Amino acid sequence: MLTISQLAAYTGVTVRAVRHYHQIGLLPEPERDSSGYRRYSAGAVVSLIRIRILANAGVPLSQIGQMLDADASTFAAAVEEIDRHLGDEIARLETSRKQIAQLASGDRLALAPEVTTYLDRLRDIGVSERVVAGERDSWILMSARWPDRVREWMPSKIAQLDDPQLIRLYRILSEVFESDTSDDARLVEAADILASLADQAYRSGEIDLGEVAQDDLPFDLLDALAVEADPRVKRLLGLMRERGWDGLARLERLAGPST
Amino acid sequence: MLTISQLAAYTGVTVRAVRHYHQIGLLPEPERDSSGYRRYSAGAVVSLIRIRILANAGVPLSQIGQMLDADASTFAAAVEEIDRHLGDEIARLETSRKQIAQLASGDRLALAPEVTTYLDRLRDIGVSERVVAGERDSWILMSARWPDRVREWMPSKIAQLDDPQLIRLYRILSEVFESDTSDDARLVEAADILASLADQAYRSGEIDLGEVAQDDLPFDLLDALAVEADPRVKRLLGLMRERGWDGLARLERLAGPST
DNA sequence: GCTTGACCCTGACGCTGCGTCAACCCTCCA
DNA sequence: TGGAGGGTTGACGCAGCGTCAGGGTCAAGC
Repeated sequence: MLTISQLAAYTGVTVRAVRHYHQIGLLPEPERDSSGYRRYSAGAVVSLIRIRILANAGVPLSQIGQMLDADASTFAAAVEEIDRHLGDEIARLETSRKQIAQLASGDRLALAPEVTTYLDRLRDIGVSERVVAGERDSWILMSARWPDRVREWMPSKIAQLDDPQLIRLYRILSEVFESDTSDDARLVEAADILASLADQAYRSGEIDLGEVAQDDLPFDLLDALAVEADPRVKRLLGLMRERGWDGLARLERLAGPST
Repeated sequence: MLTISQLAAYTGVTVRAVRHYHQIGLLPEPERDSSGYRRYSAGAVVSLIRIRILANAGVPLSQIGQMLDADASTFAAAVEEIDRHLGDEIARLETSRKQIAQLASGDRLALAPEVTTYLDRLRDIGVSERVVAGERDSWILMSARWPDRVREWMPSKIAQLDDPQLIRLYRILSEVFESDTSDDARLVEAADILASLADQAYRSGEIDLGEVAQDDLPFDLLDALAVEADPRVKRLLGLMRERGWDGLARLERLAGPST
């Protein structure tokens, strides 16, 4: 006959846990000896080990009792269910592992490798750290919204970086936002380039965001984020509106002379 | 500017969770609008996503704040720690998966048929019910501890029952423990046989318990269980110690003249 | 016989990370 | 004008125990 602490030690649980299982009726209360101590038979060890195996697999204690009472086929079905659940959980932890690994390497927070490649390319082109950081934050938001689509978009995004106009745009923006003065002329220049690029994209029908276009929130959010990072973005938005475009992260034609 | 439900929807958490993060100071309270509603900036989205990545990795909320405030190297160390933890957790789930698979197969951790065969053979030989019951309880514990190994061990266990010495031993033990008197001479005889058998096994190098030998607890428990079932076992243990052996369920050479 | 230390007992509260009321206040639209 | 669909602050509930508090018991040593 075992005492509660022997039982606990043998099965690798705490005494408190055993008492808890008694309380919720999962493990039957054993006989007491003359002084009121619980005395366990070897069978209790077996019961407890079975309980722990299921509990370790993530089965709620409230279900374990029913499972152990169930007939073989019901039990087998439940086990299959648990196994699936364990598989999912393992997969979840593995993706989580990748995510935090990215988190560790600074800006690679939750970003697909394609995106980090893109950010690295921006640096190569000479884009300032502040602007790159802004891009990073934007892509974090994009990744949160469309985790899959983002990877599809990147190749063309990267390809666009070969366009001298775009490179020039980014360099101007880097200069502007790196300085503390408000060099309005540069902003105007940037707005002109941006509008020109938008026109080209618009004409070539390059805007095929699909369902994405339905959801304004992320893009509004991106613009707001940019404004927060640097209020001069507000001026840029104004300049774009003068040129017939709304937004920044995603440019939309304003109703105007050229409907 | 976002409302709380927009923020929540965007980051895939519940509104309640966001408010909880405010309560514990993990996410700073944003400005309120004229009607007292919380209004979030885009930066909050990024913060919240980072919080969720860490939380999903199993980091307690109470630590996440410190982590995000920490400098790069401290953060990197913490991430490494988390990664180890995740790896452990994945390994744990994988073993758990194997365990429940075993639980489903076989007779669910009760006694394997090999063991019941063994117990029946004991009865055939003339072993008393009390001793058989003791053996049964022991094997329940063994099965709980090493569900697989037990089935491997049984064939040789059953084969050993052909040994006349062992049969004689079991019969003596049956007699002794069935009677209420303490027939010490019989116990001495039993000890002699047991020591002789142990010597043989020891010399033939039959003791290959492998990793099992590392784990004393089960064997101590088996001995304790036997002593509880009948205090005369204590005397038997003493006699064995005189003969240079420790234990009963598993005999071990004591340090002595014949080291 | 007395102390000491290691157990055992039964409450009962604490902890995490929210879910889920309740009871009330805004705002917008028909 | 009223109803739907937001928002607000409490406050309690849940699992699965950990951790006291405030007792009693048992074996060992002095």
